[in-house]
Amino acid sequence: MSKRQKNLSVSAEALKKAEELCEIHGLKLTKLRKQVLKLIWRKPGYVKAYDLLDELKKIEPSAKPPTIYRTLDFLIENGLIHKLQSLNAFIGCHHPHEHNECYFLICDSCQKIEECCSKKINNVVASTSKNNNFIPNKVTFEIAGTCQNCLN
Amino acid sequence: MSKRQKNLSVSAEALKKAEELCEIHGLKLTKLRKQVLKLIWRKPGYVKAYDLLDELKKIEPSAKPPTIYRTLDFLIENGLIHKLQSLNAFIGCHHPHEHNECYFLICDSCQKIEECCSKKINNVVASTSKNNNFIPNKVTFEIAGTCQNCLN
DNA sequence: AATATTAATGTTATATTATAACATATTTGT
DNA sequence: ACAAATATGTTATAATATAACATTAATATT
Repeated sequence: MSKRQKNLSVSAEALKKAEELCEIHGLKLTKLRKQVLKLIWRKPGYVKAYDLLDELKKIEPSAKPPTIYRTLDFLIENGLIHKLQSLNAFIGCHHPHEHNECYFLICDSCQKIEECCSKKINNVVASTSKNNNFIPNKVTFEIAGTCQNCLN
Repeated sequence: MSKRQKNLSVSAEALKKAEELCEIHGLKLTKLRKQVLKLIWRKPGYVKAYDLLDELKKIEPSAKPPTIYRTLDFLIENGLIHKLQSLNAFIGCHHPHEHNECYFLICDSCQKIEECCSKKINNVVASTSKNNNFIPNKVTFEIAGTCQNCLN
């Protein structure tokens, strides 16, 4: 399977999963939201809001910043995408609704993102919070560096 | 000791420490940089770049965005302050040059920040990176939530 | 089916965060 | 004293994000 084909199937899979989840949870995955989610999945790495807006404008010429940001908000709130805080960028979630928080490895060289969620990290978040009498709500955990592929 | 007095002494301590470190490492803690660092330490919580700029303008009326951002860059590069990626905000470092990375607890309610650096977290960063054949460079680890004080 | 209510989208304007590019001044090294 | 490097000044603009209000569409209620 070519890289492009793989990408397409990942995207199709993600869209299908999103539809299912929205169905189950009574969320409205409107045409606009589906279009944006599709655009997010179309790129292998992360996307920036205004790049997304430019893409969206090609199919919805009337789209404006609030169009994108509102849609991103919906997708984030419902766990379908994540925001990378250290990059002000967005990326589709590979395992929506399967974990509360998502952690990332960000390659500075090729811009690829790996999810690196693990029980181990969850535990450290929990113990760190506990030790500090802190009730965690939202965790940002992003490791920027160089991926295996870019080392060669 | 009153809260304000404590704050003042923390700030004075931090400034002194910064001067020492810059001396040792041959860094130039210029008047401007010292002023900005002082302003950062003056507030108990985090500060935003443009708020800082407004403060700075009171003593250096010619200050402009690049003035602040360049100074922040210097202070970050040399470990004297940190940027909170999830807030686009800045905070003085309590233990400059004593750890490579710094991790934070951010209270959504009172805006206070606690450093929560620990070996445990360092280890998880290392093991997560290793497991993914990833060479870590810069870690962002911020837990937002509610602090002990705000629970009552 | 008509109406009220809520949710989603459209639209204008502007706020917030950050940097590029070039000019000048200051410090440091020779 | 001069050259080179570093720091600061200045203008302009890029990039990111939201407030506020108008309109449309979906859903619930009568």
